[in-house]
Amino acid sequence: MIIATWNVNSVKQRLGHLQKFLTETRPDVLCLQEIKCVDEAFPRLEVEDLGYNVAVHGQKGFNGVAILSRLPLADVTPRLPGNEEDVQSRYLEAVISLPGGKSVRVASIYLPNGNPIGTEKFTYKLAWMDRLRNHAAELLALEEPTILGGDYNVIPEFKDVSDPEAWANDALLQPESRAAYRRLLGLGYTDALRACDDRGGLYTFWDYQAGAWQKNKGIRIDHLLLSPQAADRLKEVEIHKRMRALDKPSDHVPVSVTLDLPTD
DNA sequence: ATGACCTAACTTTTAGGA
Repeated sequence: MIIATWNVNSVKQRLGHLQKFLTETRPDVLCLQEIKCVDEAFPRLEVEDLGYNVAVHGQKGFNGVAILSRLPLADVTPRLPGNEEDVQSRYLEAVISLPGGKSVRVASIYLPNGNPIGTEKFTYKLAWMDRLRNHAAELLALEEPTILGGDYNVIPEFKDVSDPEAWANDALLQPESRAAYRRLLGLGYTDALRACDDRGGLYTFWDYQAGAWQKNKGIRIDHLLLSPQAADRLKEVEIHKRMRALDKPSDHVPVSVTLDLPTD
């Protein structure tokens, strides 16, 4: 079973790339972030034509997440618990039904950017991460295979950034952000990429500006966190770097995990 | 050496991103 995550930076602008990725990689599940449209504007028919069920939690103009699945989706739940007044569309959870009565739980996460630091945006980011930790702890108690995939907007370690000085005052690299991410792992989740490869220089985002892609000035901020029941099935992780070299790309590339779970 | 982008929207400028 292949489960992937991708910040597409507008699903309408990126439909061609999305179709290409779904056709070539055939993930069983794809978590999308920054779809940047309302539910009604999501290119549902085009995605369904490729054999996917679609769950969308959109928002006008920015944010917005979705989950695409070749297998049936159940218990589709938008919004992260813990703040009823938070209207930003950054979280969508669903249960994917597998043959033989098994299932996996998947969440598509678009964690707040938090810039600039020292403002309410950074406070919102840390509060959101606290809510995520509380919910992630509750999910662990279910003792199911659970995959929390998304754009975490956190650079976990210095080996995950090519130019640390350039990011020194950025919310993505602040000690508080990294500590909050580390607390997620401390609950018992596994960073899938790190479980498979301990090298530095493995990036998922390259800025559009200043030739960042050409100079390989990237950062690793798109992550797949696995519950113990999912981590036990982990086979491999792939960063789909080729998607960044296409014409008019997203600034993020897809990341996928292969789990030893039968889908037929 | 320096500067260099992209997207959506009540669009010709601003807000948001990272």
